[in-house]
Amino acid sequence: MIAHVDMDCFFVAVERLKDSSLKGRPMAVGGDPAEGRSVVTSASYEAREFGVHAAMPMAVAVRRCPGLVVMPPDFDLYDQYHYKVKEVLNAFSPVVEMTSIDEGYMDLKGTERLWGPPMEAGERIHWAIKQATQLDCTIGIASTGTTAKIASEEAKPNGLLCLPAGTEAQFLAPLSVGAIPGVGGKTAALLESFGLEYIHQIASAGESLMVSTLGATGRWLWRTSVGLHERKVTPEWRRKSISKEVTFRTDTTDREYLTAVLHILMEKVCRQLRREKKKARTVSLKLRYEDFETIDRFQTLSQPDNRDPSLFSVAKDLMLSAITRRVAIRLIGVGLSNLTGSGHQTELFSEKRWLKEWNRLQAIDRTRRQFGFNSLLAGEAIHLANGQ
DNA sequence: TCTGGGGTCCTAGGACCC
DNA sequence: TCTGGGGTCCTAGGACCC
Repeated sequence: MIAHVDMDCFFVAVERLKDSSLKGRPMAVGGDPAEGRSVVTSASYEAREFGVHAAMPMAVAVRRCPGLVVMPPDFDLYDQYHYKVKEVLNAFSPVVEMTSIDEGYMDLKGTERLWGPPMEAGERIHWAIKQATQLDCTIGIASTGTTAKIASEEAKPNGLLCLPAGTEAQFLAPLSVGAIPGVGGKTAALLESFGLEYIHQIASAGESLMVSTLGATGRWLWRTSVGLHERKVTPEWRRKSISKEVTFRTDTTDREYLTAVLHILMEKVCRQLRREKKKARTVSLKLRYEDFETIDRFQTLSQPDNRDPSLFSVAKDLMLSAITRRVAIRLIGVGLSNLTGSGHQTELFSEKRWLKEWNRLQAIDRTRRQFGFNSLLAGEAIHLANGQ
C-alpha cells in the first residue's frame, strides 16, 4: 500500500506557529498587495470561505475578503519544516518521495510487522508528524499512489482515509474528473464535451474507447478511473532544470534594462548550477508580453557549460531574436536544462583557460555566500545593483 | 479581477541518421 | 515517379502542480 501525506494549509500553518495570534483569522501567504502583481500562495480555510484561493491575484483576494491578513512567504522556514516532515516519514518507511515542499508519498510495503496494518500505520504517522512539527496533515492510503493522493485530497483537513484493496473504483466513482491529479480546467472541459463529468463515466466508457479518442492520455485516465494507474515512489529525485524569472512592477520595452535583468538572472542561475556541481547544455529564455502572450526560446550547445559569460551571451542572443513584437514586456526568465554532473575531468587538464575561469567563478561564488549576492556584479548588471 | 515563481510532463513537427 | 519506417534529438507550446 502507498500512503500520500499532505500538509494542511502548509504555509499558513507554519506562519501560525510563528505568531499564534493569526489563528482563526482569515489569512493568506503571498506578496504584498500594495506592491502590486502578487498572487495568493496559500489561503487559510477562513479566507477560503470568502472565495480566496491559491493563485488568485492578491488585489482580488483583498477585495473579496476585507481584513485579510497577508504574510510574506518565509521559504527558509517552510524548508525547515519540510525536512522535519521528511524525517518523520523516513522513520516509517525506507521508500519515501517528497514531491513538493508540503507533500510526499511513501511505500508501506514490508512495514506491517513494525507499524501494523495500513490504517494503524497511518494513525501513527499522523501522530508522529503532529508531535514533531505541531502541524496537521492529511493522509490517504491506497493500493496505488494516485488513488492515495485522491484519497488524501478528499479527507482534508486533518484526516486519514485508508481504502481497502478492491474498493478503489467504488471510492473514485462519484468524484468529478477534476479530482484526478493532472486533470485541470482545460482537460476537464474537454472531457465534459464528451459527456464525461464524473470518474465513473470514464470507467464505463472503457479503455479502448478512451484510447481511441484521447490516445495515451485516454489510457492513463481510464486506468486512473478504476484505480489501476501506478505511480512509483522514487526516493532519489534529480532536478532536470534550473530557472529564474521576474515579473516587472511596470512593463517595459527597454532592451538595455531587459539585458541587465537577464544578466542578473543568469548569474543567479549559474551560481546555483555550480553550487550543485552541474553543467547545462540547453539555455532557455522566456518572455511574457503585457497581453500575457508567453514565448520560450531554446538553444542547445554542443558542450555542457557552467560559466555565466558564455551562457549569458547565448541567452542574450535568444532574447534579442525573440523580441519581435512592439508590445511591452512584463516578465523575463532564463533557464538551464539538459543538466549533467559537472564532470570537468577532461577539460580540467586539456584547457588551462577554462580552469582559470572556473576558479574565478568559484571565488565569486564564495564571496557571495559570505557577503550576499549584490556584493559582486559584473558589467551590465551593475547599474541595477546601484539602486536604479 | 488581472493574473508569481519554481518546476514537470506531454505532444507534435522537423531534422537527421540508418 | 513516388517515394519506407524507426529512432533520437531539438524546439515550441501548452497543461498542470504546489
